Amino acid sequence: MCGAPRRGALRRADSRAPTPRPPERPSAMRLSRYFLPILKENPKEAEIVSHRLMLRAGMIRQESAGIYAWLPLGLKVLNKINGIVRQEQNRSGAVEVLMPTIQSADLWRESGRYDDYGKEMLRIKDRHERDMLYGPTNEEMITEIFRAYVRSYKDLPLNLYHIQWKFRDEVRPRFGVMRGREFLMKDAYSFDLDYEGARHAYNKMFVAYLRTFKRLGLTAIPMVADTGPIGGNLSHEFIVLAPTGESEVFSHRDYLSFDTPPADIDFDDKAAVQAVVDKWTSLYAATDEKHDAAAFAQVPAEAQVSARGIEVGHIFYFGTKYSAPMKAVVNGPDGKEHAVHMGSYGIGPSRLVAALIEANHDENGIIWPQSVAPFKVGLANLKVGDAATDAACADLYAKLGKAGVDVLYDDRDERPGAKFATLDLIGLPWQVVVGPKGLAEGKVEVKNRRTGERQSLTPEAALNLLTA
RNA sequence: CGGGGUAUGGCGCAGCCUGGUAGCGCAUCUGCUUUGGGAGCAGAGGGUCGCAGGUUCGAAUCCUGCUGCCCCGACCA
Repeated sequence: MCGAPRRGALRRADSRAPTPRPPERPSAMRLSRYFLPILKENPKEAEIVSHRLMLRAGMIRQESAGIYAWLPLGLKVLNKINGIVRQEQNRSGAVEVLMPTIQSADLWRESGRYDDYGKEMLRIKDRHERDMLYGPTNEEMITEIFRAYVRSYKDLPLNLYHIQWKFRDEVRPRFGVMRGREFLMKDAYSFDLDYEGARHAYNKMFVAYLRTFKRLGLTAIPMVADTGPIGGNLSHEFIVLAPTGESEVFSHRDYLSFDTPPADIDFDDKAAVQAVVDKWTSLYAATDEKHDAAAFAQVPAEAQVSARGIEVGHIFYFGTKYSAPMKAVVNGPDGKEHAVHMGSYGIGPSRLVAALIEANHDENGIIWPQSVAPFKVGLANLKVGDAATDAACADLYAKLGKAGVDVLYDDRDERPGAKFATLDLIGLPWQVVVGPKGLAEGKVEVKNRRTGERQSLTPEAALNLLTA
């Protein structure tokens, strides 16, 4: 499967360019001390580009069908995504919790889903022969937590979210982490006294999602989604367009250039939040399941986008589906008990890693958006052992680290070609190339991975550019 | 869950049809040379050929069963 690391990747290398690691920035790293098992050849099992590149860049290792270990580079990206998701959830007023992966079957019997959920649910027994399960989702558990404590409408609205591993025993997992069996999910659950409140809770998540995906460097379009037996129109899938996307989608082109709601939007201002939602649902956008060819035909031909897309988020309102059977009720101002109105809101960070690659790559490898890049800068020493390049790299490495820039220093004793190929593959936004030729003129080369633009700069100018 | 593939050293593959000492490229290790787009030469190590039965003097190769993984479809964040 996964190959041996490239020369020196595993080794605690002899430090030919001895630099104390900047203690204040643990994200600064020397490649000789890192664990980055790059593959030169394409693993045969990987069909789509994100899967291929994640394996080749040493981000993940398959342990079973649809089950992956996250290696250092992949984990860094995953954590950066989580960080942005978390910030935007918090900004919207949601509160983080963490629920277990293993749940008791009893909870699911209360909601009736223990029997309804098919073989996708991984069912297990503990040593006392009690029925347990590895959670495919957490509506029951969050409802149980809510009902244990909340009694009054005065404690509403409430939105609790968590970021946790889930397991769905898919018949055919595929496409790497895009459709794994085990996957990381951010799930938020909102509780409100009535539909009006739930509607605002939904809108808040809608806005938070627009901001989240934009910050991740993606353009996600909210599309009308199937609401199932609940009905209504309160369900949207957030879709990223990509040629390798799994579903066929139809959309108005203008969505691709809409403004993202600002960071300082007041989430308590119902009208303002509603206005954003109204705007982002004003034009046609639907997946093939909900596609209405007649309505799509009304869209001007030049504005019609018919493409493939990846679902990276899904929000929906489901009313009292769980609160009623599980008796999650609060006293309202009328003195009566009301089953709370709920919604749930998912984002798949592990899938997002793949989606980001699908949307950001070229023939040489990944091109990370800066917000999620595992490192901002790759520093390549083209002639390890040469006093001048070693010294120049050590100096740049220390200063970048001190300035708080995530930097990966390729200090391996490798040929230049191998270093260029590695840096292009792992897709760091900036490459700083330090070699004898440039140094003879007092210059280093700074390459932008996305544009390919190269500048020959003094080390000081390069530092200014990268720490700006 | 239906259909189709595949399994040989860390990775990618050949060998199987027609049974007879397990091979190639990359990677790894040692030495020398080399150093601005995945280096060259010389040497070295590493494989119960997915597992279990069977046929045979002899099985990676033929037969039977099982398992893992991949692909297409149906299903799904």
